[in-house]
Formats: sequence, C-alpha cells, structure tokens
Amino acid sequence: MTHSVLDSRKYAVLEAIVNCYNRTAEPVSSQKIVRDYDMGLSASTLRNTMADLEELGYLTHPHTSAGRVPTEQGYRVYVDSLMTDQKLSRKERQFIRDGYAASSHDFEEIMDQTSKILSAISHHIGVVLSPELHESLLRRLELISIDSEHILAVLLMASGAVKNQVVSIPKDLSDEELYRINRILNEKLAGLPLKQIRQISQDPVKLRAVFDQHLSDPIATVTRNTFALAQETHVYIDGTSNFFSQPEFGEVQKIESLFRVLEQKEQIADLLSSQQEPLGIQVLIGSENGCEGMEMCSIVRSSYRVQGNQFGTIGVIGPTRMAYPRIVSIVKFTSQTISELFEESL
Amino acid sequence: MTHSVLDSRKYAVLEAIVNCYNRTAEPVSSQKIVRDYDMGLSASTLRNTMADLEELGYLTHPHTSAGRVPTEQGYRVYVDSLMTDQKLSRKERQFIRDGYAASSHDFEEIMDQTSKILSAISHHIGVVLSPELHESLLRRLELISIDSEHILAVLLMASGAVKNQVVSIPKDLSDEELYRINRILNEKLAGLPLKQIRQISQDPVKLRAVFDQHLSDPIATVTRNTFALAQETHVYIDGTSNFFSQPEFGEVQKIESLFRVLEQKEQIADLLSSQQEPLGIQVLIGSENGCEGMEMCSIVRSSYRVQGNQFGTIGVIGPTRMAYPRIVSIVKFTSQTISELFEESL
DNA sequence: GTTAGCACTCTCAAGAATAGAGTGCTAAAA
DNA sequence: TTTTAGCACTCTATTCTTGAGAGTGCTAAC
Repeated sequence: MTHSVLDSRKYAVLEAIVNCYNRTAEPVSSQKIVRDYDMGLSASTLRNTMADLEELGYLTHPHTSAGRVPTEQGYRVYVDSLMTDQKLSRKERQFIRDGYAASSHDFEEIMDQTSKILSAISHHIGVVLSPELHESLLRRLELISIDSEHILAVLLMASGAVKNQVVSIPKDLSDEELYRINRILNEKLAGLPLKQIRQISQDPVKLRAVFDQHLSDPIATVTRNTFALAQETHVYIDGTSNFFSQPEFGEVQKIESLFRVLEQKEQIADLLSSQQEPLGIQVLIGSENGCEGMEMCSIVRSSYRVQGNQFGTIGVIGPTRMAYPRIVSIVKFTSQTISELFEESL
Repeated sequence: MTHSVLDSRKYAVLEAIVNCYNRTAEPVSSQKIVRDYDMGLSASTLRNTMADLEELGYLTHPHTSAGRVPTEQGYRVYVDSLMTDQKLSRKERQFIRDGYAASSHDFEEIMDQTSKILSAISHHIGVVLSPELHESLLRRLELISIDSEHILAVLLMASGAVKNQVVSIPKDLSDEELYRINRILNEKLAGLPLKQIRQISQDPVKLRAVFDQHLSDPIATVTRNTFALAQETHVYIDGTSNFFSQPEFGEVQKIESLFRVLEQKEQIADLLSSQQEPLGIQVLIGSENGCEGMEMCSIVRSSYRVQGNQFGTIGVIGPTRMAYPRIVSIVKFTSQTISELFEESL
C-alpha cells in the first residue's frame, strides 16, 4: 500500500515504536525493534529510517544516545491512520454491562457509575459530563412549598434527569394557588425543551401567547424564577489516583499540575465539551487539549445520546502514552451502552 | 504552674519545638530555639531537656545528628494542654460568612460551598459530611409519575435537604390514585423522622396503626419502596491539591496513598463520623485516625447542627504538622456559622 | 539499498572526598 | 545541684570522579 507522505516501511517502524513505547514507557532503540518485531531489517537500517522519521517530526530523542520516542505528531499519525480496531473481549463488554446492571434508574447514579466503569476498565481517569439541561425536554414540573418566601421546584426531564431548584416567590401564595399554578405550568410547558421554556419565561409577549387567559402575575414570576437557572452541567470524575502508577509521572510537580486542573470542574467540562460533535469519537493528543497543566495527557472522548437531540460526553484521560486502540474501543462501547440505556428507559 | 508529668520548662520547650517545626517542616535544633525563642537558656541545657522529652516519647530524632521532631504523642500533649486559642481575624471571619452569602438556599450547594471555604481558608483539605437522613424530619413528600412502572419520590426534609428517589410501583396507578396516595402520605407522615417512617413502612401492624382506614395495597407498597432507601450520606471534598505544596509530601508514594484513600468516599465518611459526639470539636493526630494511608495526616473535625437532633460533620485534613490553633478555630467557627445558617432557615 | 563495524555521546550508578549541622558527653562554672 | 562551654563524634548532603552500558551516526563494505 502507498501513503501520501511516508512509504510503508516508515509507517511500520512508526507503529512498532509507538507500540513498544506504550508498553514500556522507555525510549525505543533500534535493537529493541529487531528483537521484538520481526521486520526483516537490521538495526542499522532501522536507525536510518528512524532518523528520517525524526526529521519529519514524528519521533524525538531525549538525548544523543537514547532511543526514540513518538512526538505528538507521531501519535496523531498513529491514531489517524495506523492503529487497528481492537475489539473488546467478551469479558470486558460484560464488565461494562454489569456495571450498569447494579445501578438503579437514578440519573445521577448512572453518571457516577459510568465514570467508575471507565476508570476501572481503562486504568486511567474516567470522566462524564452530564448533558446540558437546556436541550432537554421537560417532562413534569412539581412545585413544593418550603416557606412563605420559597418553594422547591422539581424539574423532571424526559431523560430521567432531575433538577431541584429553590425558587423565591414574591408573596405568600396559598397552597391552592400554588397547586393551580403548578397544574397550569405543567399543562402549558411539559414536553417543551428547557431552552425554549427559558425564552418564553423571559419574554412577556411569549408568556401571554403560551398562557393565554391563564396568565397572572404570580404565574409570570414563578415561571421566570424557576427557569432562570444557570446553565449547569455536572462533571463526574473517577480514577484520578490511577495516574500515580504511570512511570512518567514519577515526579511530584508533573502530577501536581494535573491534579490542580482536575479540581477545576469547569475546566474539565470545557475540555470535554469543546468542539465535540454528536456521537463522534475523538482523540485529543497531548497539548491538543489546550488545557494548561495537561500537556502530558491525552483524552479519548465521545458523546452519548440521552434523548432526542440531547447529548452528554464521556471520556478517558490518560498519559499521552496510552493504549489508544483499547481505550478508543472502551469509550466507544461505553457510550453506545449508555445511549441504549437511556433509549430503553424512555 | 505545675503539671502532672512534666515541669513547666519541658512544656515550654515542647511547645517551642512544635511551633518551630510547624513553621519550617524541618527538624529543630537546640541552637534554633536559642535564636528564635528567648528562653533564657543555653543550647546545652536545651539539649538536655530535649533528650528528656525524647525519652518520654514526645520527640524523636530522624538520625543521630539531626534536630528534634515532635512525635504524635508530643502533638497530643500540645493540642490537649499547650496550645492557646487563636482567634480568627475579622477578615477571616468575614471570608467565611461571605462564602455563604454567595451561595443560594440550595442544600447541596451549601455543603459544597462549605468544603470550598474550609479548604480555601485553611490551605488544607476541606471535607463535609452531610447529615444522615434518617434523623431528619420529613417536611413534605411529592410523588411524580415517570412511567407505568416507576415514580419519582421527592423527599423534602425540614433541614432543606432534598432526596430524589426513583421508586418502582406495582401496577399502573392512575394519576388520581397517585395524587390521593401522595396526599395521604403527607398527611400521615410529614413531620416524622425518616427513621421512624422507615420502621413504620416495614411493619404491617404499624402501617395499619398510622394509616387506619386509608390503608390500601398500593399505599403500603409505595410507602415501603419509597422509604427503603439505603442509609446515605454525601461527602464533599475540596482542596486536595493543596497537599502538593507540603514539603513532607515531596515523594510521590507518600501522596499516592493519601489520594487513594481520598477517592474512597465511604472511608472518608467513616473517618469523619466515627465516634463524633454532637457539637464537640475533635483533633485526630496522625495514626489516631486509624485510616490506612493517612498516617501522616491529622484531622480537625466538628459536627454541625442541621436541625433538631440531626448532625453532620465538617473537618479539615492536613499534614500532622499543621497549625492546630488556627485550624481548630477555623473549624469551630465554620461549624457554628453553618449551624446558624440552618437554624435561621427554619 | 542494506548491513557490519566502530567511534562518539550521553546517562546512570557507585564510590570518594568534603563540608556542615547537630548531638552527647564531660568537666568546669554558677 | 543546675547550668554552661567545649569538643569529639556521627550522620547527611553535596560534589566530583570514574566506569560501565546503551544507543546513535557515520563510513565503508556487501
């Protein structure tokens, strides 16, 4: 086969080096390849090829007399066109499914469990970003009186997600009045996406259009306050301590910067959601993630479908030197599984 | 003043050493004390006293020609009878109050915010354990239909805590029937502690006694399933990365064992709740916490009152060498503040 | 185009030497 | 009897050196 830039030997050597480096975490020498991979070439020839690959930017040298290490660019080529799909074993697939069998129908529990499954099976960090609520369809709304000035609004989404929100109310509302408002809100708003409801709630004209003769001052206020909620997604992380067993994180300062980032949930949320197209799987290698302190990490992420056109993201964060084929398969299969899970719960 | 075991000079020296070591994280030499503390004694004399303190078990030697370091026993004496209260500055108190001013009435947000405040002001790890629900009084219960086989039960507690629970229902219940059950459950169960409700729900005799002529098969089932929830507390942790700046955690393996423990939320919950008496503040020094992997850490913890006789726990986890007086004040003040917060929200 | 051979470079581990910090002990001073 | 000065001794930490080993790059032969 012929490739655009490299001849097939260069590709083969690059693949071997990535492979070997991912196993050992140590620079790969020409001899090592001769011994471990039967390429029918001598060490000398390999050295020439390796020098070429280095010139092209796919490999580096830690120092003069060390073996070669793939660069980010090298990994990019590997991920894009070299690596072959690695099917998960029956056991692994079962492990993932079993993980969900144990958890209840509770939305948060499913999210949390997903991060645990991902980290347990990948031996890296598992992250889950809950879907943005604003694409979500409101299934049902329940208003519960707390005290004279507050109510608790429970928003049950079609996906099964539940959002509790303490809402200020303007003046004492009788229980009957509250109940009436509750009924009307459900009648008029259930089934609509949250985004649309928010637009309605902030626009007097639309409010009038939706509620018609039912519109009253209390209704307008309650609606506005209930749906003014900030855009909010939740991040679930598990397996952070897996990073300690990675040899390249032997020094504290390297691991420190990573952990400082991981504590910033918003950053992780951005990291997962930025430029993620629906249902695609995506690999961000090293500094491609654009996240300061995570230059030594790669991310394999995929969105999952909760319901309708509403998506969340799951991912695995590991060292740049990760077993991409395996991790990609894990993330792919898990996102499928979770999507099916939500589908059948409809 | 006279003490039981030690004369006042020994106490003074021990205090000076703890003080100095906590500042520098390095073994304290006799000369260092002469220079930094005006004790009116020569280095020689101090050396004698230090040797005595070592014999008594309050100090150790890393090696022959190094300064002294307090033992856990030494810290124990320091904490129990040596250290003096250190009032928080006006600024610090304001910082804590401001932290709550920003957060809404949402129960979870208050918990989360508390852990953030604790870690930010202490520069250690802030942990919060939500109160066990079973002591909590049920304020209101709301049943929301999900599908033909499930409903969502929303339990609003008197404390403001909210618990969402997906509940299986035996057969199709009409909306009217569900509404009726909801009304009856509220009528009969609101105001009771969850623990009692659980007992009732599992005992046919008690069920009959409470519900009287209203008791029906669906009511019994819904009640049983709704209140069968596992005992559940939530742990909120923030500031874990603060540990990286502690000099005694310069090696990866030391910090690794700590982080492995921190990822086990149940262990942290146990750690916080074991033998915690109401409203007392408590300091667990080093291995006293009985938590494998946390021998190098101390915990300052205190319970807070949410409502009635229902308590949660907050705490700060830091290195054994922590500024105990300051941290104790922080934990004490924060637990007061949070208790007041819940009191006024009643 | 491929390979063997070889000089060269760099790292890593082990050892040696040195400086410095701090103690413990002893004997003198208060 | 308590305190202090003096001094020998111990241990650490740093620096320098050395040697072995791994791996490359280049050159010349196949």
